Amino acid sequence: MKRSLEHIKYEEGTEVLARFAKALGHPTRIAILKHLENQSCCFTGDLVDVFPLAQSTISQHLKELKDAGLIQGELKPPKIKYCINQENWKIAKSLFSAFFD
Amino acid sequence: MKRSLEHIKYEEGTEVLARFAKALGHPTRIAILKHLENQSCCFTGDLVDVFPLAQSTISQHLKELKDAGLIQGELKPPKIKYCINQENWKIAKSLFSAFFD
DNA sequence: ATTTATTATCGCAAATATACGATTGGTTTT
DNA sequence: AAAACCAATCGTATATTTGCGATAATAAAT
Repeated sequence: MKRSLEHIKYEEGTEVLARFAKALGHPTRIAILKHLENQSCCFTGDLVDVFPLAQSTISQHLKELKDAGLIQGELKPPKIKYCINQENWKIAKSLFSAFFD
Repeated sequence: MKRSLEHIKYEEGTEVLARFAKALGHPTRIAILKHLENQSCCFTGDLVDVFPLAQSTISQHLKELKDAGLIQGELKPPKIKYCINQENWKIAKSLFSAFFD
């Protein structure tokens, strides 16, 4: 990509906000989060039934949401229960609402 | 990419929100928008001075923000004055705040 | 009409994202 | 121990994004 070698120094919060936004930048991930908001929690398998996507694809979207900190997984063998990460959700909420004035 | 051929049908607003989020999913674009919120408006050249990025790169980021509807450009020959698109900004604001409960 | 100033677009290269099937890794049940 | 279940990861293919320099486009000033 021929990146600028120097890392750009952004204002406080800019990169964090961009990271959250990026994770929200795909309709499937928005839909997953909406689903989690309704159900409070769910298993990967539930989502595979809801969306016409392969299990591996769903899993990948969940990983991105987890990496961004928006959800967390709890082991409920043999399943994994995913919930919204309330702490980071609050941070994201306040960053977005501050951003939009 | 081997996409699903069928287009997934999402809930109302999901794709619009994802589109806004995607446009916000890069720190430079967040920074540009923050700059526009402060200055109310600015020219491409101003941003080229602020960020250590090539003029073409800045222009491309502006294009994405414009395509997403978050900004608009007004011809002030030979410059172009960019401002936040207030209508869509309000829509984005309300979509995000509804999304975050 | 030429030059200057400003911004957009083109063409390229490299990184990332999206999707899938197949495989692997854990855990529970048999 | 073997089989079954569920989810993550691997490998692969393709699409998109990000970035740059070079070039084109547009309008103003000379």
